[in-house]
Amino acid sequence: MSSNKGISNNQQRVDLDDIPLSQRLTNPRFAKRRSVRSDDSSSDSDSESDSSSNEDDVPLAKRILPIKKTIKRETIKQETIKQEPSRREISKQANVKDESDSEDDVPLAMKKQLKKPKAEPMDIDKPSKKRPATSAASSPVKRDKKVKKEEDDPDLYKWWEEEQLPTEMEHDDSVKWTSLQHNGVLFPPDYVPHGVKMKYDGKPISLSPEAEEVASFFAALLETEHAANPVFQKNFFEDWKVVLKRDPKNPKITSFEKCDFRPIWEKFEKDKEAKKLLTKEQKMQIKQEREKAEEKYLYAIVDGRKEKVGNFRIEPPALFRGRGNHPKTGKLKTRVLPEQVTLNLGVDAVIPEPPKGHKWAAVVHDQTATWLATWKENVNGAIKYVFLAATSTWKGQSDMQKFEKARELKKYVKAIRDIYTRELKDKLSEVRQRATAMYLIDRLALRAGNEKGDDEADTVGCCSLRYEHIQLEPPNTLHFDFLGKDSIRYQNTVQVETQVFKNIKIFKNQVGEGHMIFDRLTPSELNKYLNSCMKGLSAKVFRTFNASITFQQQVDLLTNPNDSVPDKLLSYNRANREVAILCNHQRSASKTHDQMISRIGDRIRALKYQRMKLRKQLYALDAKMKKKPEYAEPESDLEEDWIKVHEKELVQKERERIKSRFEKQNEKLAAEKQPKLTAADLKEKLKAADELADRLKRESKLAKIEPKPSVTVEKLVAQIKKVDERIYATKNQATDKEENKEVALGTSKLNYIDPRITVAWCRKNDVPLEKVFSKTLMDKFRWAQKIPKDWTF
DNA sequence: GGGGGTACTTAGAACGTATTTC
DNA sequence: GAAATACGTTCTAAGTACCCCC
Repeated sequence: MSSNKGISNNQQRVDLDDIPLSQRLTNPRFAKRRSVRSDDSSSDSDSESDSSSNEDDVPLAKRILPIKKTIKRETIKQETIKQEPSRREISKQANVKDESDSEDDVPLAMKKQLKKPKAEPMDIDKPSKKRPATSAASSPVKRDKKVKKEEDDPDLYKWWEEEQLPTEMEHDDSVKWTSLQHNGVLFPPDYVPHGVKMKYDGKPISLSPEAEEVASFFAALLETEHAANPVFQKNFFEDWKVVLKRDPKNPKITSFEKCDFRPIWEKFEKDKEAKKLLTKEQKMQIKQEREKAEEKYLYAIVDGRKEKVGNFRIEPPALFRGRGNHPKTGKLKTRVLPEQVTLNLGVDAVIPEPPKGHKWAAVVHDQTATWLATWKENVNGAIKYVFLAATSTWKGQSDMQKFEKARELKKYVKAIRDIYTRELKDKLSEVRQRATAMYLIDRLALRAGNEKGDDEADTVGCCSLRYEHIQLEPPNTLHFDFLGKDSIRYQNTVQVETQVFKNIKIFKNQVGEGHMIFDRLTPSELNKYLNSCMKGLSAKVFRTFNASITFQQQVDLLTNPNDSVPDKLLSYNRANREVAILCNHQRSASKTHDQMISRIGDRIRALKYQRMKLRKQLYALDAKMKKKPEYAEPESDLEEDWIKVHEKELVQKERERIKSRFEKQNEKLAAEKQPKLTAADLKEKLKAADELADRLKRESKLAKIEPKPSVTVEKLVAQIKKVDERIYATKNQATDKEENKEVALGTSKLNYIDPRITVAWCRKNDVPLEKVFSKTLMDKFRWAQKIPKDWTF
């Protein structure tokens, strides 16, 4: 069996050493097991799993669900849905029709069920205040008063204040809406040729607008890593050549190497500069024009409620920027025409006008879907959707359900862990693989790991981990090294249960290099099993659950109720960081990071220098102050050499300030047509800097500094306090930055940490929510903001 | 059971704007 | 006041999960 170089040494040691002595003694068949390649079911595990075998006959659900049977969703589901065609049937039927017969493309069954609201043209300024019609949101409410109170958005539907909150709606065929009206999608503007000629073989060439557009896509990326990527270059060039063939001038371009896109790149740089130089008014005007064009697409009316639309813009043509080693990176993503776009609208909704001379691909009325528009992208054949924004009722409810599902797991997780721990030793290899994978998903928050095609980047998750992605180090250490989602490297060394270590070793030996470790497990099977443990449970729920529970524990542990707000924020960010590390949310460290940290260090020292000077003044006014501990302490890291350099810099800066003020004065005088100041004047002014240098030199030798007459002890104490605070804040900032160097906190905050933990924490600790949630997050998590301060995940 | 399709969430990169620093 | 940097938002790629069909 082939084995990885790095592993081979370990491997030999593993063979004997990694097995606990007790097992080696009681397990005469251990050696035999390794020689069994495809079926190790007769291994030692049967003797080891004795304890579990008694329970094997008991259905799993019964074994682990003493607490609560999963949701009574069935009873909540609308009765009417039962007779309905499935989502797929609905869309299928609807899709074959073209927009011209919008009435007829609704399946008969659906038409009957729909209470037809009267057709009204889409007017986002007058959303009706009709109550929602779906069961999920149709409980009686007394919200009128509250709505009036709401100052920011009177149309905001506070679904979370309903008596009956929605339960599950994900991946079911339930009707999501009764009426749906929107204004379609916004297409990118037509291409306007710039006429700048790129060069081929050193000579300027003319291109058709279409060819120029594609060349410009590449030119725009000239200074990025994409343009340097050979795969990107190749894919771009191939697709561009196809476009060039259609060019009536038929330019002979056969070699990528001979192409010089720089003239176009330079043109874009110039445009950027010019854009920066626009006046405030010009910029404002552009903004207003853009907003006007977008206006009508911003909102949809769902069951009479105004809801914000998310990505109503059709993606403009571009070069596909695949992440990592994507085989299709650089390919041309072509312009999307209305003829490719299908709209989802209510039966009685007014169909938005397609752009002049065009038709929509279709108009459907799929009430089981939440998308407003869809089209297929040409590079990967991926389906793109227009959905409502994150602040919408649908997204908010779905978000809350996600966290509620994760909280539900809290009740089951002990039992699930007990079972998979037991099943690590199951006699069936499939079961052991499943248990081992569950262990990794639970403990390391790995993703499920669906299989991927050859036309995608080679990235993996738990179920698709291959031989080479885990190295074993006896007795129980695993070294993970693989590319996960977005080709982000997952590198982690963990000590695991001995049985997990043993299992991985066996699975690896069975498959060999290049093959999947869990060769008898797919995410689909795993999820099916998880669903039998707890309704709605899937691999990804573990990630949410572990992220949120980690955050809750960490933030509780790290927060000191007596701390200042900045300290509490530091604790908050630390807890956030723990989660980001768990989920492997990375960002590339900025190139200037080290520089930045050393600059913060300088800033701290400069503040300490300032504090030292203030203290010396304090001593001059009140000698007793020197005895007070808070003023007596010398600045610990202000070294003589540093002070000398710093003072030199201070003098230099003073000099520059004087010079620049002098120049400005002269400019002003020139403008007023008055005689300018002379070099002698400048020399005179610069004397102030020399005086400063002298003073600093003198003071450096003194233990006390005589302050200005107006200065009092109180004033100095207040100043010192201020400097102290600034030093403290700057130090915190430095710590935070250093610890945050390669960790991205945003993703976990946005997707994994239950916002209610944050809200409760802020309440409990008197920290304004705005300090931890940006405006977008505030809006997205409105639903979470009414919970009490003692709420826990 | 495996491949393809659909609908939705999650993710880092890129971009735009605000704030800080010089 | 300009340049540098930080921060927030937008964009769209890349996942998960489930369904259907053969």
